[in-house]
Amino acid sequence: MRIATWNVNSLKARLPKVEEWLSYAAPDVLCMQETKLADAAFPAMAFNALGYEVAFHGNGRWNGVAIASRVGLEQARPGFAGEELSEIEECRFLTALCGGVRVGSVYVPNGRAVGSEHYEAKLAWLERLRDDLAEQCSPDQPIAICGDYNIAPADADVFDPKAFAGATHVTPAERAAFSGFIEWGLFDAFRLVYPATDRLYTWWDYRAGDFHKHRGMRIDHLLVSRPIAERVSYALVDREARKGMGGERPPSDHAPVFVDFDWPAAR
DNA sequence: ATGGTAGCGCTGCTA
Repeated sequence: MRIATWNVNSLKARLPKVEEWLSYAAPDVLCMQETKLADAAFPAMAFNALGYEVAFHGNGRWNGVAIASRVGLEQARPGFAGEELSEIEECRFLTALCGGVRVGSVYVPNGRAVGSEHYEAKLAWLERLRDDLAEQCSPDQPIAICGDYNIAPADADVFDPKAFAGATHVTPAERAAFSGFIEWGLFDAFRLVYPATDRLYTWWDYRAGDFHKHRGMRIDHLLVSRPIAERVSYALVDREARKGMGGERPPSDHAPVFVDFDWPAAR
């Protein structure tokens, strides 16, 4: 089974790229973030035509998450458990059962500046996510919570730790929140395959030519529970999908990441 | 080098 995650930075702008990627990477499940689409505008038929069912949760302009699956998609739930749709201002979390795996697509708030109200809201949101998992799931079940965590878990996950001194994504509090998921029973699937390889990034700033200088961060993660972790065989950041092609509009500032594991529902 | 680019949508915010 191949589960992927990709912050597409507008599914409207990126749909041809996503369709192309689905056709050659052929994930069984793709979690998307920053679709920037209201539910009424979600291009479900484009996914259906490629053999994927979709669940989506967005209100336009900003944020927005989705899950595409070709191994079944049931029990789709937007937001946290018990959260009323009408009270959700920012669409950042969506879960569904795909091929026997509880899949979550997450878009963690950016945080903007350390100490700002947005930073505090990011930490609070991460705590709420952890509470939701603890209430709704058990780590002995197959779980994959995938998405843009906006956290680089270790210094090896940023191109230059000194350049991020005092910045978000690398603070002890954010890293502690990330560790909280690990302590609860999830594994950083990418690190199971590449335990100590640095310079494996998933995001590069559009500005200053950072992608071409490979000045990036690893902030998109697939966190999986033990039943999946012990079956992981392969993982990859598809850096090719972050490259623009001549004459086309720019790619997303994130690359897709996927993990493969032996699973009966896989196609 | 305290900049730079992209998306949305039409002004400036978010990243």
